[in-house]
Amino acid sequence: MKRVGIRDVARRAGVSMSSVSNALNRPERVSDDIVVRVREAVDELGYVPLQAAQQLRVGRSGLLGMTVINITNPFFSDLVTGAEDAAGSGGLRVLVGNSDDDEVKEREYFELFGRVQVEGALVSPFGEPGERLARRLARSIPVVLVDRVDDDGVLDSVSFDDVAGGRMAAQHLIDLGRTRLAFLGGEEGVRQVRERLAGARQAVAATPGARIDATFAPRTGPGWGIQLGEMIAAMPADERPDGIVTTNDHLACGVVHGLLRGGVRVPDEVAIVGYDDIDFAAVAAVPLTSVRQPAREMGRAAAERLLQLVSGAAEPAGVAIRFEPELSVRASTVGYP
Amino acid sequence: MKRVGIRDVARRAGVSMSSVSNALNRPERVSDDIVVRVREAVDELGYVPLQAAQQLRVGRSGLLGMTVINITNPFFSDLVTGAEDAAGSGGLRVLVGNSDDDEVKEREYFELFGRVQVEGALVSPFGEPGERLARRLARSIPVVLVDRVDDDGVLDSVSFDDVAGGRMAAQHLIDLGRTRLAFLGGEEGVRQVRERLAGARQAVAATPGARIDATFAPRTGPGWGIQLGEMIAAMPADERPDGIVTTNDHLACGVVHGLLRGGVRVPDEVAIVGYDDIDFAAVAAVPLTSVRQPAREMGRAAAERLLQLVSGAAEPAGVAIRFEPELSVRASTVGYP
DNA sequence: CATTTAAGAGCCGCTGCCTGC
DNA sequence: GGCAGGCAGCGGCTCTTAAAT
Repeated sequence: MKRVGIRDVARRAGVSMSSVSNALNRPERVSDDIVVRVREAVDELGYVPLQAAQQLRVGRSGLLGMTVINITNPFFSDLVTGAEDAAGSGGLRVLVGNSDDDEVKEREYFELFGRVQVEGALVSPFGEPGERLARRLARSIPVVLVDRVDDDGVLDSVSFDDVAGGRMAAQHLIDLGRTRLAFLGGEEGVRQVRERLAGARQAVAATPGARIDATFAPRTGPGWGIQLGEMIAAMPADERPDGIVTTNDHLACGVVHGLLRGGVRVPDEVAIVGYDDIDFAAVAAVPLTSVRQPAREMGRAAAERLLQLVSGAAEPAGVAIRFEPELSVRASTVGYP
Repeated sequence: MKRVGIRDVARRAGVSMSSVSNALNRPERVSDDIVVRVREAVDELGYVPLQAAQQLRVGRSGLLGMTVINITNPFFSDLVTGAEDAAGSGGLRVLVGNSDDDEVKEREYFELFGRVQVEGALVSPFGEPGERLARRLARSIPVVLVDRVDDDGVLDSVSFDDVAGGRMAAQHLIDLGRTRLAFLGGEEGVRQVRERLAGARQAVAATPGARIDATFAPRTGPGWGIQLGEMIAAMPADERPDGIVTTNDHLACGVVHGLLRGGVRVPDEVAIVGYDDIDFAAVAAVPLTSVRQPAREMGRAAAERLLQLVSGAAEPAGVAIRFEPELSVRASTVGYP
């Protein structure tokens, strides 16, 4: 079965190819009669213009690129959803690449972005190499960093104050009288992880007698969380932390389960704070207190900024849109009322 | 900044355009010397071939299309992940469309698939119109239905025995002595929902004295689950069901929470069975017994079959690959050991 | 003269300028 | 002057032709 092209439509409607193109893209330039006939022919033939040809001719793909660290983490899927919403209202679609904690994959996606000529990119790099790549990418197309600020103040960004978030989480535990803290994070190479830890350390440092030990899991997810939780539950009670700060709920939901399963009472013996405040946090084994990141709004804000850059309505200016943390307090730290 | 094209590479390497193309795509057709020089020029210039131009000439996009009902449900993101894995090893990428329980969106994605010339499509339609569209799409490109079998036996499919799954869930509750069952589902228009209900009804019908009432939520997600759970908890104890069958864990995780919050003991007063066995099921407020669907494997199997069709290694033959349900039994039905 | 290797031209489908009625 | 149509070209790939060994 051959593809129906603009030629076929033209023949069927009894007009020229250019008139078909005009009728479809700029109907005001062409008589109503032709518009009608072309519409009919299009419907009858089921003509759909070929994106590749349009793009080649016009030089625009109508696509934004976006990379995220781990799409199975609901935080990131919400981030993407927000970006898609905003891009959609600007008439663009989003090509999502899941870098999956792997810088090779990340680079491959950047290359793909070049191949398909995305008009701009939303990048949430996870390590140093990613940052360099992002900066290089930014030489050819507009780039907005997501969930991360650019230290050099060159790239625009939509981010979150992770140091404050980490501090807030630890401070909350300290305020509840916990002093032997543990920090459970995803890969240490991920900047967000390091910043949250740095924040937590600040709170601990300001509190005489408090301390914090960090452990990093190779990946996040409920399964990894369970392991970490059981590991902590297995510690002798006097060495065991009495408060846990985690880098995300994706992990923390599992940790709570692991603790309970190991016979540890939450929050009585160990209180725990999650991060991101994903939907599942509220329904965890013990509902999770969590540092709220408004994922959807962040995704939306980033895409909106990027749309401005792409359309030329704004110039890249190292604008850093920053969201401030809030704490959703639930039973995992304060218990049930 | 102008794009660097194949011309620029040719000039830089001191060879013709065709030699560049050959060196890149069929190195054996060209002398080693040229391959090396072209490689160098490509690296120095940072040349990346333009997908649109290749596609226009060659007629292949290297893309598979895939539609899913609700990407925020971890079951579907796992399905997608599996498909991406398999497609990747076949050298293809997956363009994912989240139809979001909306048939207009679904149609838009199908049109997009035409515009970008996807070479095949994985479709998980959710209603009658979707099925028709899928069949139409299948006239122009290979299509494999996912999570759904084709009644007419025309389209290939990778699916799951949802009637058996629903029956298994209800039977499990009945075996535990529960007779006043409730069925909580997503939209009734979704076929999977209806089949699971039909299966549950079969089990109930075979059991004198048992009954089941169905309630449908407009969407799934922990939030909706909480509402349903609280609603049930608010019922007078003698009207309240003693067993609940749900259509997915995405919803069920919330239901458990809602029940507990409403002061209902799980599973003592109300036992509940989820569906999908997503990662979060094991760490729910009360770990969820769930009908396990191997999402990743299903996605992988579907993509592998589609790759065969796309490459011409196989003909569409209404092949129905069917996965059988297994029950992951956890505390939400049998309590803690 | 046969055979390998490189250069050249045209085309894929569509748009947008420009001409002509 | 408003409106329809002809034509070139976007950037690669591939077939054909030409040259060199």
